[in-house]
Amino acid sequence: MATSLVRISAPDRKRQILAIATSLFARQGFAGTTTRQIANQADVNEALIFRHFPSKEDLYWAVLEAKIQEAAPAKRIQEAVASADGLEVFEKVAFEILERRAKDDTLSRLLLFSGLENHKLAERFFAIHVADYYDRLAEHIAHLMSAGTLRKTDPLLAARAFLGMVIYHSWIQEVFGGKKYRDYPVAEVSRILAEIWLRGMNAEESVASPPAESPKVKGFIRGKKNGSIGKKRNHAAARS
Amino acid sequence: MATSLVRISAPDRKRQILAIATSLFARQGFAGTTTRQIANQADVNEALIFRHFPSKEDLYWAVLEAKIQEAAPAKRIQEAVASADGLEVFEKVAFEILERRAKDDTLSRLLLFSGLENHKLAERFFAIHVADYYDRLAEHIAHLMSAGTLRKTDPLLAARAFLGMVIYHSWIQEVFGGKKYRDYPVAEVSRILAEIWLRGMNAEESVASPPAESPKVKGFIRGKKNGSIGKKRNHAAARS
DNA sequence: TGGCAAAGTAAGTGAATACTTACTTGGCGG
DNA sequence: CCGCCAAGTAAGTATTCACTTACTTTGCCA
Repeated sequence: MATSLVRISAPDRKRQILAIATSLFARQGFAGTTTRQIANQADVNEALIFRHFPSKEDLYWAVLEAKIQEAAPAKRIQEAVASADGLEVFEKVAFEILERRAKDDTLSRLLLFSGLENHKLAERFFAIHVADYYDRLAEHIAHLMSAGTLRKTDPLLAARAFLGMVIYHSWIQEVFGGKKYRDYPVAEVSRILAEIWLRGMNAEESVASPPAESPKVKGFIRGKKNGSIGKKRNHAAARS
Repeated sequence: MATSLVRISAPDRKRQILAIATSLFARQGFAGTTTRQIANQADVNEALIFRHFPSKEDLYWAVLEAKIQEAAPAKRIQEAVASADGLEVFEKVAFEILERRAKDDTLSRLLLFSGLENHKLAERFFAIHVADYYDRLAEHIAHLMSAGTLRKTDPLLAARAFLGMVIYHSWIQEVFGGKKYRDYPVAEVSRILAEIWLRGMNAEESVASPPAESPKVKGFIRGKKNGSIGKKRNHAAARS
């Protein structure tokens, strides 16, 4: 009676429910979202949801699955690596991440929620979406290291450092409302962050004579640190 | 009858309930945690909870409030800045963040959950806990910039870049189970991340790497810490 | 044009939810 | 040793939860 009784083909209806569920799960998490809410927002009887998805959890599954498919992050990174030469990739990747997330934060929110709420399903989602993401980037970094373009450290950690700068910034801005206080232009941020990281990973010192104060920084960091911090380690290429 | 009927002073019981609620809210979020769960785990009748806290939301409030008090992050950073000279701070801060979080992830989880679940209360929690945190660090960075020790960029963004590397790593490891796949020694990570950032922010180092257009903000921009991040340059960033 | 499957719904189900009321217990001061 | 009040509880309440059952409507095509 409340509903207008519009007949739609089953696949279309399924897609619609999925879309609405996606946005609700992203906003409120799994536990915070009710099937009734979804039904109401789809202007559909609650029973219809269970006609299309056997349970709420299955619906959640489907939402994550769809988002994985849609985003295909590893592929995007690979493309970026292929298209841009060498070091240009980093700014490009940063820009792409930031812009994509600025436009639509549902993916980040789903990712965070699923990780926190610890649905077992999230593990797969996470493995595909995050792990693969920076494994791919780490691979590229490892290449640049052995080519002598970047100095050698743990490539996975270096990749994580880079993505950390970028993704953390995005989380603060988009998810935690940071942009209400100050809005950073995406292109600027990409450039600045990429620059910090690139300078930080620059190989120049082992190749040419370093500028006067470089050893100071280096020696400072490496040298004197009490106890647990000073230990040395050779970072060969990590697992690949 | 199920409960053992142990009599405890009201303040002690209140503390106990608070502690249990803290760990449950941190693990499951607000929506995912029931008052019955809390009561069961405290081995206490559910009604007793409402004797001490007028509502579930008030209890959640109290949990966040207590954690803020306990952590007092800004103070800790200030101490670090004061105790260590100049550049040493960064590794120290990284180490402290990582170690604290490795020992106990409830704070990070509460923070994340509260941000995502969007309890209005979270905003305050967040402002105190995060904003203040890197405002403090940014201040120190700005100092180092005008002293010529670090090159000039937006200090807030630089601070965020640094904390991003560190906190993102911690989230991946502790919250999202990254350490199940690979466990990084905290001291190592602190050193490496601080090194990347410090080299990246090192003053007057010529960089061969970034594509042609490293802006070189050479002019001193004393004391100006907000406004836009430098001028809009048009650069060949990818619009995917 | 009729029949029938697909699309949709009303009205539940028991269990769980946050929270209350009215009662019982027990330790402590006098 | 007793009376009293703080500490604690049993057993609710109304509501909401995920999910079901039994029914109605509609488009399509033979």
